[in-house]
Amino acid sequence: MYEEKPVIKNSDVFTDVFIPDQLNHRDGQIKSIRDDLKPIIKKQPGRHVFVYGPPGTGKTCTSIYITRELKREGVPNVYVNCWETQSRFKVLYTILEKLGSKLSIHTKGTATHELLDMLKQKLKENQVVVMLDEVDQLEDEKILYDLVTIANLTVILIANTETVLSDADPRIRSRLASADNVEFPKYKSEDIKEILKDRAHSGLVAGVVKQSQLETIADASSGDSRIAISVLRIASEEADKSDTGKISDDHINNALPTAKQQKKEKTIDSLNDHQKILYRVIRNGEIQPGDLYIKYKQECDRKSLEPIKDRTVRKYLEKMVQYNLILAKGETKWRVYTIA
DNA sequence: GTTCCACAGGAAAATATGGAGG
DNA sequence: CCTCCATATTTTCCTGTGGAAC
Repeated sequence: MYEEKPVIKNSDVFTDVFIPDQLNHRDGQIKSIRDDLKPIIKKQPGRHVFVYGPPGTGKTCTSIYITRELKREGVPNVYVNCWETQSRFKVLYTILEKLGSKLSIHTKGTATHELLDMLKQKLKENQVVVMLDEVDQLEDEKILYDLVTIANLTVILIANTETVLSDADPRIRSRLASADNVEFPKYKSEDIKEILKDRAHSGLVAGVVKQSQLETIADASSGDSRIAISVLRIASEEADKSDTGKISDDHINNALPTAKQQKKEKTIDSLNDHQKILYRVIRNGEIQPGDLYIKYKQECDRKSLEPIKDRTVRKYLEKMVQYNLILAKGETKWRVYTIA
């Protein structure tokens, strides 16, 4: 597309995976984690790190930032997102794969143990840092025990709440008792503004966005840098199309709901047909469990879909609550489900 | 007070799914 | 193609809960 007055200089800086060269506003956390991992460079054991805080507070970004530093010192690292990699087997497999092991996995015998042994063998000489993002999504916490007992392996566990490990197996907790707990609180509005400023500086043409506009975005993002950046991205893309050479207040005001909506749609996309039906029924207004199941079955009839059993419906609803798509308030039959 | 209802959510059995090897 | 592995998902069976009905 030909643009006479482009606004975007470099769209990479607005993507989720972008890690800036310089991380501001997280000095304390960076220092802590750096100190925890520093011994590894000298071939000494590192200290495990437990990182927690709400979404969009730079947990993942900071962790990757620091492990990249270590990489330059010759310490390899592996990033695992437990949202996609939930089982013990998969986590081990991913780690080995990313460490460059050739895996011709014969899924015979106790493959999981074999993987564990392979990993131990591999790390006899060399150190590695393993990041487990969204650990609360792990379905089998045993993997934590596995990893924490491997010599030369240091973990960075990333989660939304401080309490995810509190009801873990005591053996795991005691192993992690010495871990460094690093909190990532919500950003202040001014912090977000600074972050946006940096991104605008490297991603946008100079002078296309006003300071006051960045402030507007920062205020509306309620401390979530991911939302803030995606608002700036969407507004910039609109401005690019408009060919006026700058971002207007309207672009920003329109981008806000779009950013939040996009975040939601992304999650809804990952739902299966039954979950989508449930979501749509709940979207029609708050509803109680019994009515919900009846309406759900009617919808299935209409689509000649075989309805799933009520226990599975409850599992699906539980999942959707976790994803923050719906809310469940109250207990037992007085529970009502509403859209989040 | 006892029983019943309508649901939540745990445990485990049952079933589906997928990859490797034949 | 099928079978033998594994994991993943769904269903069955169950216990617990708290208000309502008796």
